[in-house]
Amino acid sequence: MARERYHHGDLRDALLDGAEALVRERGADGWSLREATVRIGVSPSAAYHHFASRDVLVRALSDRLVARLGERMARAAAHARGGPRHRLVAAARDYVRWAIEDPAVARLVFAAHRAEPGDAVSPHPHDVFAAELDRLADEGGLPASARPGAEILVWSAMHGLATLLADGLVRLDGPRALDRQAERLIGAVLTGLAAEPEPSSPWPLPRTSHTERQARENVGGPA
Amino acid sequence: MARERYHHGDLRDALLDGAEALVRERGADGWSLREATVRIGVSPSAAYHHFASRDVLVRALSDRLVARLGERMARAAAHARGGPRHRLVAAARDYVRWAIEDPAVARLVFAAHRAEPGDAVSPHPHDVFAAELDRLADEGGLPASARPGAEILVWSAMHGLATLLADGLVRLDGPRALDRQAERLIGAVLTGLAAEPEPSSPWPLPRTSHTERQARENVGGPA
DNA sequence: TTCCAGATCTGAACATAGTACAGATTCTGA
DNA sequence: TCAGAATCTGTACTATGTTCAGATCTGGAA
Repeated sequence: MARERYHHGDLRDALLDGAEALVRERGADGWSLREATVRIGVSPSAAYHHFASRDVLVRALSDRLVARLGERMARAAAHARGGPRHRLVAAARDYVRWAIEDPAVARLVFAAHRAEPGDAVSPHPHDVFAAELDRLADEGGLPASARPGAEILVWSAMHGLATLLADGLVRLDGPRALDRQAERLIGAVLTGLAAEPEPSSPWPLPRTSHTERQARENVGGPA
Repeated sequence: MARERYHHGDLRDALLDGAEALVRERGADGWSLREATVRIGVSPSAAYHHFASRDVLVRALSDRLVARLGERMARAAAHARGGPRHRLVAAARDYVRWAIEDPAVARLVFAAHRAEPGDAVSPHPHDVFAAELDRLADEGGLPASARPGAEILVWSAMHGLATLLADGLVRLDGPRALDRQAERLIGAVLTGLAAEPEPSSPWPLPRTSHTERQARENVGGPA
């Protein structure tokens, strides 16, 4: 890459692209800011006109990657044939597939993805799960009483499998087995949630009332 | 801590202790090898007589912490009152509790814990889940057909919740809500697994036989 | 006890990384 | 056209991981 002009023109995106490529080549931790700038043909300090620090760069890259994941999940759901449950299964399966397709990228994302204000990732995987669960509940595939907070449990389950796979702590031989386990997991969670006993009882429960419980079990989304 | 003797005596453990303390103080990434050695009152290079690199130190620390987690999970299961399902729920709940009790430590462990030979962590959380699932299956709480690979799904589910909590991507207000969600998740997975359709059919299935499927769905444990 | 091989620790040094800052270069808008 | 803002360079500073030669201690054999 030659640099004819003094100004790069779109250094911010170039840095994100370069960092992403380096992550794929050298792993989530095997690259440096300097290396990214050198490869682009720019001095190391140039990066600081676009990102306050290396961490900010990583966060921005992570956000971009998470948004892409959200997009492909939504696409997978939209292309799924069958009812709303099939849509949700497709999205969940895709979350896991994404993690093993490029473990280094997944590791970067999972490591960088702490809660911080300004997480304007759209569509966030969490939201995709939530939307599909809403649809499932609307169409009767999930009792309304089981819906609140379900997206967190679904997200957790798939996130755990994805993480363990990306970290190499669990190995599945081939995409066949991977899809199978992902489907098994999301299937079990959905079936189990649907089988939950109705929490609302006509008589006030001995210890805590339903409304009290609702208030205490406040559940928050991402970031 | 004064160092009267030239030889520390147990520098290896002191380094692990020091690093662990620093992780708790400054976060999973906010500490340095040098700082740990300085605090102990030893030169930076001394560490290299006990660990080949900083990464190896971190790995060793992580192994120690994971083993402790396994121990407390086993203890939680042992102290649980009720049937084998209650034991498993107690262990699963404990996994999640551990993660929010010290998120920095959990983050270090989850980040350092890649697959590597020499992972002689005992008892590994994976193994605790597997043992409790065996017990549950033995006592009829889980169909034998659902048992194979179940420990991975259970581990995944709880690992995901623990990770999202430690990373701050999901917030639950108070230990009450946390226990509730952890129990909900493990409960849903177990109920869902128990409800799986029997895979073994008296007539050979059209596409693939049961044994073929078993062979293809090979499932591996940790590391 | 004596003494040496090996384990352990120090001190100085190196390479690299992230980062700050002053100044050069280019772009933008009035 | 031109000034101010944005962008980029060059240099330098600091901290960190790491190496290595040599100092210091320890355990066991003679």
